[in-house]
Amino acid sequence: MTGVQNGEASKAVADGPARRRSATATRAALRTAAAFRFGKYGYEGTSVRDIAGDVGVDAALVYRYFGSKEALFNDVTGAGKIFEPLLQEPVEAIPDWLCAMLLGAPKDGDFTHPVLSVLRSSGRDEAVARLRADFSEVFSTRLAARLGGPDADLRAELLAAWMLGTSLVLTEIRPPALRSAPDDKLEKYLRSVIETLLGPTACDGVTPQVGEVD
Amino acid sequence: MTGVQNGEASKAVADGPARRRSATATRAALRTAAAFRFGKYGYEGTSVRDIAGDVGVDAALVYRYFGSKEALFNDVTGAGKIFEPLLQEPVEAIPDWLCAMLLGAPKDGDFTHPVLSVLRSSGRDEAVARLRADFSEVFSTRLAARLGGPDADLRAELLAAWMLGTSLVLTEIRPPALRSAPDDKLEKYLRSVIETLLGPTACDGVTPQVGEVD
DNA sequence: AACGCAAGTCAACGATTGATGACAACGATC
DNA sequence: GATCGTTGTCATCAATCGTTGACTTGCGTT
Repeated sequence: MTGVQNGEASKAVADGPARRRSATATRAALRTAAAFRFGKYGYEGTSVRDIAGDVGVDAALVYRYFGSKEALFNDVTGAGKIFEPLLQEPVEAIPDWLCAMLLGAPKDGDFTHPVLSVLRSSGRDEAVARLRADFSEVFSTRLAARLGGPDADLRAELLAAWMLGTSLVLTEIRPPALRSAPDDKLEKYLRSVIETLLGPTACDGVTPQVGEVD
Repeated sequence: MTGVQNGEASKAVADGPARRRSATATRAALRTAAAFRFGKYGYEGTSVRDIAGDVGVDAALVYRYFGSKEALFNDVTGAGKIFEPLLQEPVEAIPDWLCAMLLGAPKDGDFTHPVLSVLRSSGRDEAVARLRADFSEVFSTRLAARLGGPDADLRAELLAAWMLGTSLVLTEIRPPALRSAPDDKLEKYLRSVIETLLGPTACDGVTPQVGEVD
């Protein structure tokens, strides 16, 4: 929108040059481009013309297909609960899943954390409210129920907060030590925190001790 | 900017009705209002007229006093390193300081986490770069040096990530269990994580065990 | 080949944005 | 009380925003 950020179309369009005259393909391409733009520049920082330009299409199509800029934003940020995949795992596998997700986080600058996408686009009260609702339902209720033990809801929320912060720092800040640390060493530290928050029952055996890594 | 958010002037102007004809007072009021707006709505979500309107002054004054909207933003987000206060504490007091800071986080919606203020205003590459630099200098370098032990830089960054995530969830998401938990119970959980990341040497005595709180 | 609908373009609208420079009101100094 | 620099206002600019409706182009059907 400011004219400085260009050449992102290659990232967003994601398919070959011959996609013309296909409504579903254009819709999908618009959604992809919108997710990328909204995530990177926020709601106010993204113009409808930017999104359409990424796809190589006129801005008016956004209104034909989605109705309004806000509807497109809600469509993109609301598609599928953000935190949902965590709950597909059996309880014992949650630490493994968390580690895999955090270690697998893209370390280049082109990725934007989906939670940050919403948080970044403030003023969008509906999206923030939905984020809050998602968070509470997934962590405070469902994950807590599966965790069990005392203060399960509190522990679940604290675990979520830790995960969110770690993920955010890994993908957005990318500080030197975290970026250069080998996966196995980093994983030991991650697991020690997970175990602390989840309680010993959720971990699968040994208790890694901070300070005796490597 | 959208015209929906009004009546925030009382929060930002912060001084009595008789402040006219004082350049320094007006400058300060503009800065306060700008910090509030930028924090809550992001850079693109805030207009110069919004800020000036909060102070009850014409938008042209922003340009007289700060030169441009971007200069005002940099002035506001760059004043004082965001993470600096942490380093003023002696090493042994860091857990106490962290707990106090997290427990003292405002739980109403009018506060915006300063880190989120910057993250929310993306596209402002200079501000994001400064955030990154601040983070690395404070945590990866200076805090790590004071922590000592193996992987001090890594542990410092992980601690910072945890702190950021917890602070963010406390102030922005405000999930039910975290909001209603009594301070002393919450503190026990916080300390157990801090101890895990900082190592036993940094904690002052007993080892609180998750699961036997209350 | 002609038709008709769907996909995409185009030009334009009113509003708002960041920014500028000329102008008016205030308050101290002489 | 006239002077003068400071403080604040006003009108306005060009650009860009979201959005709309009329238009053109392509493609499958008959």
